[in-house]
Amino acid sequence: MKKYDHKRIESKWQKEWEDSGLNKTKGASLKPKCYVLDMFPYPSGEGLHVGHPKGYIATDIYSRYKRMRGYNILHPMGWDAFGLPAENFAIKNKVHPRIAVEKNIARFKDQLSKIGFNYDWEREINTTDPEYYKWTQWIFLQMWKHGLAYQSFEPINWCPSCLTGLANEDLEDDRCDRCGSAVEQKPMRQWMLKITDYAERLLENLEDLDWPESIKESQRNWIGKSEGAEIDFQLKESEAKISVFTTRPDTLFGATYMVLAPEHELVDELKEQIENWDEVFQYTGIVKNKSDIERTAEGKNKTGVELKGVKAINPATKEEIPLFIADYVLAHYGTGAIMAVPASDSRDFGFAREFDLPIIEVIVGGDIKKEAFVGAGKLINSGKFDGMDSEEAKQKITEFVGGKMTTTYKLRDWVFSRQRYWGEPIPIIHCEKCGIVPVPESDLPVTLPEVESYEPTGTGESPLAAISEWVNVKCPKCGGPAKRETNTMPQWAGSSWYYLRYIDPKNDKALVDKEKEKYWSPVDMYVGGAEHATRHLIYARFWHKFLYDIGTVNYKEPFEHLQSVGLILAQDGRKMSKRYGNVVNPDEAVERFGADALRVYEMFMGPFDQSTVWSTDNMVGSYRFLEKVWLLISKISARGGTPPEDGQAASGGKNKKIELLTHKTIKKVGEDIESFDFNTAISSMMVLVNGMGKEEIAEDQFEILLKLLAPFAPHIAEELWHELGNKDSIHLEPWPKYDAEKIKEDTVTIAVQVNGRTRGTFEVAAGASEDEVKNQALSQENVKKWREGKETKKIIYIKGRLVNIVVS
RNA sequence: GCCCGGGUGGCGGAAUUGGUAUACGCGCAACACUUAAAAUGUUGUCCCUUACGGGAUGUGGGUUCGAUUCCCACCCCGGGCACCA
Repeated sequence: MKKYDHKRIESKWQKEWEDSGLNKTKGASLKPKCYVLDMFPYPSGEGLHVGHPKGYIATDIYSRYKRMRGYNILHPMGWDAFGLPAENFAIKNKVHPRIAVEKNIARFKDQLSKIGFNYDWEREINTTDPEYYKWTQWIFLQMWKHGLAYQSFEPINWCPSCLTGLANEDLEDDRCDRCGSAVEQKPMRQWMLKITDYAERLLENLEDLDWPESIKESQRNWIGKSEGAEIDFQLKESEAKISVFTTRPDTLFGATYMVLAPEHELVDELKEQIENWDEVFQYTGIVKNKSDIERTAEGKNKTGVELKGVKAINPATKEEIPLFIADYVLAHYGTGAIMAVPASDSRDFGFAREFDLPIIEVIVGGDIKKEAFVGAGKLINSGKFDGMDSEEAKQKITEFVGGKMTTTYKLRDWVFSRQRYWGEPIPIIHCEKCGIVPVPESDLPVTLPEVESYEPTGTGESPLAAISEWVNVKCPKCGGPAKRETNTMPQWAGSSWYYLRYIDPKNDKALVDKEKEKYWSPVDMYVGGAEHATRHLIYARFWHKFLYDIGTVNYKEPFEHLQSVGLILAQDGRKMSKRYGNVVNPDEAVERFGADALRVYEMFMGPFDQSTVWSTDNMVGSYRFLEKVWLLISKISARGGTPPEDGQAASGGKNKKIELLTHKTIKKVGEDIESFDFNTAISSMMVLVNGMGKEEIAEDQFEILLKLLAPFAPHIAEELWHELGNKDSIHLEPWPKYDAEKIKEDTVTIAVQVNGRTRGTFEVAAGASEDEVKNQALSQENVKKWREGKETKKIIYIKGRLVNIVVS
């Protein structure tokens, strides 16, 4: 037998599969379909590190397994290639981002191909391809038509020295991470998408998704639904009213002051009445220059300023209460104003302590001298509502003061524009006469022009704004002079619908053919990092629901089942990053131990969704395992060949121990792949291989092992399969079935405990009666010793497991 | 601060969801093969104890015949959100 030469067999089969078109997706058929998807990567300049393939290996195993189970498989791959890193690289090296991206993709593809993935590369997509982003732009236009895209002035992080906008990631303690200047909040004209219109549906439909509970929970928190009441507070000696949102209208009688967000429009309107305007103006100025991070990082010390000369009336008690502005109230949540109930809200409590404001207990249950009591309970100091339960009082008190019950969400509309070059141009034209005019669909895609420089313009505008021949166009409506929109879309855009394009990647008439979409959607298994829990996974759901509403797709949700991949950490326990110089490249590992060993190792490291620490040296265990399989083929015994067909015992001539073990392993591996417990699947195959190494094995038993191994280590399985004389690919074989009869053990080991401590074990026939087992247990030498001189109180019997004798 | 994970040998981890804790792998040790080393194979490997036995699943308590698993309180590590009214 030849040596296990991973290099030879891996390159041989990779080529063979490519030539035979093994991994080409078949069209719609009567077979059940299974769409298995990875979150597509950003092709960074550093190439792949060993963490990347972890998820891809899992989907590869899963899809190969499903194919053997008779499913029609769609398993594609592509590139999320717009975004800042490519643009920054372009600025630095004066290379067009397109060139850099092409190079990076070639590198990624080469690395991926060496790991033996079964992607159908005919369906490859690239978000920066005009034929692709034509449809990203098309979706934007549909949103515009349906009133979901609008313009607004939103603040961006602005570095006054670099004259450029910064992403949150580019900030360090509110300073520009390049030059260190303090970052300002500068309002810029932005395109927004009304995701808030979908808040309720995004929340509701989470219930039906088979996703990890933790990710669903993050989405719930991100959407942040809260039910409460909107109540108006009249200002004293004024027509003006302040509307507040509260989840606790039951505590209204305890509202002893009010707070407006410093940006609240009423502050300016009340200027004439406010006696300490200078102080107020100064405070507002300070807050304005604080970013959200700074504003919210102040912890327990509350700041604020009273609006002297202005009083509000508590609508329940009719008492006059003071009015403040404070940065702990945010303009963009609720109504931008709150009623403060220090006895029942800890932030209000902290503020009231700081400013020496009255604290009136309205819910019984806590000790308001020490801290706010935020729980529910019976009302007190609340007039005719005293003694009522807080739940009931919410409704009643709201009615009493003429308020209304409402719902609010934390979810905010999506800022959908970037002042950057390397993104999809927003297909809008600004006409002097007609205003905003969408680019006609027949003119899509609006492609990115070639530019000289990718440097930010210094005005905050996109580099596109400097290219007058691109910017200046005729208005499609009136033919007059007009200008193109120069903002581009954020990186999230292309990834919000890419899974649909794989279904029909070359269609130039539609985003996706509706019949094909009906067959392949939704994605049956989606695998990716948990860091996308709230952004990508919410944006994609939002777009999908919109496409459903306009009739482009057939189903309400894009991803039926989601699995999180845990990170692979570097040997030093930190994230792999160029910065720490701890990145491990898969090429070295593949070179040393082979793709199959890499695949097995990454799946064997630990639970799939947990992060684990990489160790190239530990890979040797997986390599040894494969080598043992390789050597097993020479052990196949001739007489174990084919089982006799004349009705004799099915395992005639075969080793019964191995037969039992084989069938147990079929069951275990199948179940574990379904639940993504790859580590225990591999461990059970190791047990089988170790067992086979010690006993005589039959050819069909060995074939079963190869089939179980095929999804995990496709090359070695294919090679040995052909070595046995088979002509077709092992990957098209049906998945082995286990025989429930064969899994039954003849004897079981029973543990005997005395008072819950194990004192011995014994073998007993699997069908033994309870009395038989108990008697045997009592007759054990060690048991006799422990029972001596004691009274037996009871005997607990757990079938097939243990007998516990309770004595005292 | 809140929410979600997690804490088991020297290390990565397993444990049929309340039933023999430490499967599988790495490492380590001894032996075999070898002039030697590597590779491979065999055996051993949670801790204390010569043994009998005892003690260990982050800590402390509880429920139970029996707890890694359930309940209560606390500590530590990782991730997410951040004064959300």
